[in-house]
Amino acid sequence: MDTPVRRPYRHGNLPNAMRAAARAILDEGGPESVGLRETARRVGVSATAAYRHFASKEELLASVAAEGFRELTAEMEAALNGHEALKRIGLAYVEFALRKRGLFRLMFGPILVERAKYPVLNDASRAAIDLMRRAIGGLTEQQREDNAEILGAWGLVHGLSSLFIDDLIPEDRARALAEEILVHAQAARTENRPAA
Amino acid sequence: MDTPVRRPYRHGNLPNAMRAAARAILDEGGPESVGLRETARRVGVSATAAYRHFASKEELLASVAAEGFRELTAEMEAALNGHEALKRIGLAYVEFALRKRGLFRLMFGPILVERAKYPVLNDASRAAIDLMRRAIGGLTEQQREDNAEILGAWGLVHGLSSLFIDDLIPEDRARALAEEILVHAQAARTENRPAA
DNA sequence: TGTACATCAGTGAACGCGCGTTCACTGATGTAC
DNA sequence: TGTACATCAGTGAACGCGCGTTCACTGATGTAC
Repeated sequence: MDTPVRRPYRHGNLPNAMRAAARAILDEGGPESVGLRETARRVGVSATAAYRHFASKEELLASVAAEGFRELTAEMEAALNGHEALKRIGLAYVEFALRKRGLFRLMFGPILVERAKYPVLNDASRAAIDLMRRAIGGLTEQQREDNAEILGAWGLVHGLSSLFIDDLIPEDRARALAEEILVHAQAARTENRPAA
Repeated sequence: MDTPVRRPYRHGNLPNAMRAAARAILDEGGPESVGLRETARRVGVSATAAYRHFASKEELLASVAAEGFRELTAEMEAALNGHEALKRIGLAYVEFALRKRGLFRLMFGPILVERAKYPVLNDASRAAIDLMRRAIGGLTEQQREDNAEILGAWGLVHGLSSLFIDDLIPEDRARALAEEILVHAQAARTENRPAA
């Protein structure tokens, strides 16, 4: 093997390694159990090394959350084209929450109090929300700023996601249930449209 | 004044005082900032005194959460009778979250991992969920176990509540927005009913 | 091609902190006689 | 009505813990000459 036995002095990509380790902890114990020391420990680096790349623990968490929003955007984008876009985007959202529950909790929960404080995070979350807005606006072909429509759809998928990952609705049939509910909602919505 | 200057040796109702103090902290700093020591400090009692009444910090939190579910049930019950029950129960739910956000986060969040471990909590949360079930089932007058219907409605109000209190939807117009969305949803729902 | 040196990603020790919980205790209360 | 005593809700000191962050440092890297 040509890789050295001991880790080289310089890590190479500590920021990414820290984020990855933080995400692992996130999925094991939730947002509150992510510690800067513990994260560094997992990477195999001293706790102080992190301060070369992040000003504080909070900044590390913000950059992880931003990463999450970028991934959520990408996954929803993949569901954007084709028919039944609303249903498919909604399912992507729920799917994201189920697969990356710790990350989801960090992104939407009360851990990062001052979201606006971190531009990276701010931009990433805005992009995700704008995507939903465009998707739903495009679906109905009218009133792109129809807030009740957009927020209603967002509320629904967000609520389902939360109830699933916090074990208030048993998770075993989560995907099937979510699909059924979204079909229901979409049917009600489109039938209501022309009448109103 | 006939009340003694110094607090009497026995507090009188320490469990309730602890719960009240915990709830105050809950609304100031969120579920994770509730500490047994800090709670006791606020009540004006030594930290160890709490152990006469609660086996652990977690048991204190569980009893607070149970209290929350009982209150939520009561508030939804008050909205149960009369017309537009679904809309009014949904609004009661959102209203509860907005007024008691820390408590709401504790009740539905990932802090109390083993919900089933505490019978008081288990019973109280089950009662709240059953109420929603009955309310929604009663509204449609069919299929009382119509899961898509019930979970969809629950998901919607829960999601809206979460997005409001975690500041992802600006809170200033929260109540008006929630009402608009619920009216929308209910209209779509009832119009869809007879057709399908 | 070789050497001096600035850069900067790492290190370990130390800081002060608040936490949950255990311990041996103290002292007010209320009941039995 | 008075006294002995069991009960049990309080107390303060102490435990070990992990945390975020600061400090002075070390040593590998890569560039200028």
